[in-house]
Amino acid sequence: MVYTPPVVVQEKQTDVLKTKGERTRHAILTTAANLATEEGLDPLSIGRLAEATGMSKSGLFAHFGSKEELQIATVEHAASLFVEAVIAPARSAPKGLPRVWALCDHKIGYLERQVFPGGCFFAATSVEFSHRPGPVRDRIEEMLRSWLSYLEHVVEQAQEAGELVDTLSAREITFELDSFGMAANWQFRVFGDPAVYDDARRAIRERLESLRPA
Amino acid sequence: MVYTPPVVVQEKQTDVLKTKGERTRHAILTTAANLATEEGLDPLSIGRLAEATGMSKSGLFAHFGSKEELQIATVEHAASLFVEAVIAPARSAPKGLPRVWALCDHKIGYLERQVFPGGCFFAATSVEFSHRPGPVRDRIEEMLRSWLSYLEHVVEQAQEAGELVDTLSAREITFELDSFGMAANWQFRVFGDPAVYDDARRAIRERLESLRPA
DNA sequence: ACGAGAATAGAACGATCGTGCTTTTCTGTC
DNA sequence: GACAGAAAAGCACGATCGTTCTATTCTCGT
Repeated sequence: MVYTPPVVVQEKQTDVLKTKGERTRHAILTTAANLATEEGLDPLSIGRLAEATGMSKSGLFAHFGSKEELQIATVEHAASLFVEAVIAPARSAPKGLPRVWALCDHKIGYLERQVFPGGCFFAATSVEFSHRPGPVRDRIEEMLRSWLSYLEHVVEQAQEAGELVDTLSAREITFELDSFGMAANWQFRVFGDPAVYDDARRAIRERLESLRPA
Repeated sequence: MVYTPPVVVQEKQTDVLKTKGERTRHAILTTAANLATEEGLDPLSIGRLAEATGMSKSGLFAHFGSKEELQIATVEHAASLFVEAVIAPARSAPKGLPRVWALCDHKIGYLERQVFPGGCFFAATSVEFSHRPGPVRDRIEEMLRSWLSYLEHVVEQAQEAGELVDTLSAREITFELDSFGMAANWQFRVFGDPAVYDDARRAIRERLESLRPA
């Protein structure tokens, strides 16, 4: 997989949301992203979202023009939250193995402290939209591809630094590492036991340990 | 996790579906389970399902009495297909490590040959229903718990036979093994590359190898 | 082959969906 | 503080949802 640097759709910071319109839009998208992880992005109706934000259907609708535009905006809003919670903090870790661990650890942390109440936004919505072609699916898929290719890129750097063996491809290592986060997200969602986050962290740590050259 | 033997809701075989009603019902449920993995179990409307089966809305509806009953029946139908595809064949493998591998391998095979067109029925629907209490969610959750606890039980047997180390709990090993299948299912769904099934098989095989006592 | 009962279809219901149009209320600038 | 434009609300639309009731067609044991 070719590495392309994650495209951060930079959301305006809360304090630079000048106009009332921008502020309400921001609030709507936050509510939408939260509800989407629990109830689904598509079943989330305009009426339901209006009720949750205390607005009228048409008042809310006017901010987006169509449901699809709302969904796209929600995905991009969620993407910026993901980058802020996982990618950005890991960037400050030293290149190589520490950054690999930082990425994985922050990903688990992002799940654990429920940045979204229903777990990972993209795990939830990607399943929903995987069989529904269109711009919404494309943005979700692009974000996930970006995440995985960045993780793979960082793994590759660790291999080049001699901190991870290269008997396995970066792709294979990435698959394994991400699996544990995915599974933890899913199991917590279904069974509600936070112990899976410890399982995931331990599995990742041990796997990285076993992949270090002798 | 306490082991309880998987409750196989034994569906009647195709050839013992005597009456026309039973045959139609069976066909409806097969279509419903297939569509549910692609489009979702809840967004799958009666009208859509009627169209897909070539029946009238009311004619189809009469078989179930409510949408929830239809969903429950669909889940149970899918459960019997899962048991038939994964659990049953693994039972003929020798107890211990071979059976652990057989279970995991058949699970991947079940995904690979698309017993359901949208991948694992329970992975798909559990995400959808995890935040929606009711009998549908309960059946899905019970089936998943049954699967995981059976896998854990088999892992435990392998440990007792000295074929797997017991420095890790059966629960932790089960978490790792199942993660790879989960992740492969999800990645194939999103990216469509069947290579992930090889990734999953390799990861499982290597992990089992590394867990064998010296 | 006929008749009873199962199986399916037809038509209609209230509710909710996304969306457009019109009107009212609010914001920020001078 | 008035005024222009943005923001929000009100209302109505056609479509589709799950569901009910009634009518028709089919199945199968006699």
